[in-house]
Amino acid sequence: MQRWIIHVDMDAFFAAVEQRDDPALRGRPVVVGGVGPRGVVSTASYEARRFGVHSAMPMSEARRLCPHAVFMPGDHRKYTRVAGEIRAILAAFSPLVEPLSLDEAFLDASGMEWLYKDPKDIAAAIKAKIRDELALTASAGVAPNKFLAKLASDWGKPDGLVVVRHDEIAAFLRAMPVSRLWGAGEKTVALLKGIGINTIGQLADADEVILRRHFGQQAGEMRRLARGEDDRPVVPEHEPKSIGNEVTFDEDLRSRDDIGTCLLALSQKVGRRLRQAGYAGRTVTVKIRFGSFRTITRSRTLGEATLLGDTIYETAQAIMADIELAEGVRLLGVTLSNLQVYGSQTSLFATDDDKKLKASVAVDHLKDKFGEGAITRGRLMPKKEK
DNA sequence: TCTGGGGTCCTAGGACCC
DNA sequence: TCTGGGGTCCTAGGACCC
Repeated sequence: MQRWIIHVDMDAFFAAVEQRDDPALRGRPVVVGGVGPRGVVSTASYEARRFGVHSAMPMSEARRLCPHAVFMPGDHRKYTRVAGEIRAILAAFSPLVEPLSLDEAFLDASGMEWLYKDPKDIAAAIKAKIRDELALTASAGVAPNKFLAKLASDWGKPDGLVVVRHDEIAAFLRAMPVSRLWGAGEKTVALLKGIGINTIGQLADADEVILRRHFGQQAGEMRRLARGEDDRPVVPEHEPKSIGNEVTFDEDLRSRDDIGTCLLALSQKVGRRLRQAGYAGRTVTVKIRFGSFRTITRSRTLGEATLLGDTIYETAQAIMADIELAEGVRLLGVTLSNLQVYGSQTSLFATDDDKKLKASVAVDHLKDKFGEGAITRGRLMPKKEK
């Protein structure tokens, strides 16, 4: 059976939601991202992109390029809610929907000929429904596999609908820059350019031995993609492998006391997210980025899984105690991995931890009800000026 | 232009067991 | 005293994606 994959990708998602909800922003350049001194752009509206503003660019540069834009931190909760509404729309078209992020998803539309004579009609119907019900535009790509569908959705942006049929694959790929290849980032692209490979067509025709010499095992996979071959299935459900939080400070931290306070806040946040998601984890990883941007991770695996902020914090502090602080700390992160599903009926804890868990859950409920600020530790209260 | 925060996957070395 | 190979788990770093 012929496989048909649709990739749906929202246009300038965060900025588009803001413009939809505030008419004063429509037609104006809008930049959503970190508004602090070290922020970066997360989404730029198309009006802002015309000035060269794009995702991952430092906010300071965005301000320089487009000073009259509206800069805002954005509202992640709102975007998550809208993403849920988009998913509900997609789910009505196929049971096989794989979200890639808040604003894009793959959909397997194979074998739906009895409903739609052409897969292009399904993509058009999805776009229309998103426009009519949510007042947002999406771009869609339709192709025999994920890689091509993703390239296709990008090709028509914004508000595009591009179909790549079997006999069009080679022509579609040939002239594309190799940077469009899934998994080829800055380093890989530089390496490829170094051996004279600039387009996907050139990669498809490249010498096997030379490719293998530079990319080892990956060479085969790269080449298959370059030829438009990709048999990865659309997988609706993924178990998470890790849950973590990290934060970059406006100014580098220097005291171990401040670092400890921050680790406590991060640990509690991670614990709460674990409980919400129903997971416990065994490996605690602390990530530190120093002022020089040198970044290290140190991890410790516990004998049994935990979902308690206190346990995560104690472990993080023990890890921290072994780290030398020769320079200021720019970023701190705490991540739990080695996850396992935690059903509330399965008590994998000693009774003492069980009590702590009950207390944590009680606090969770209060926060659910009254907001995140309702209850917090004395240590985490904002410092009062004297 | 000084570089976010959420992740996934891969590699490579070492410990440890049989 | 010197030397095996396979398997698994853990740790650290890095590339990459949105």
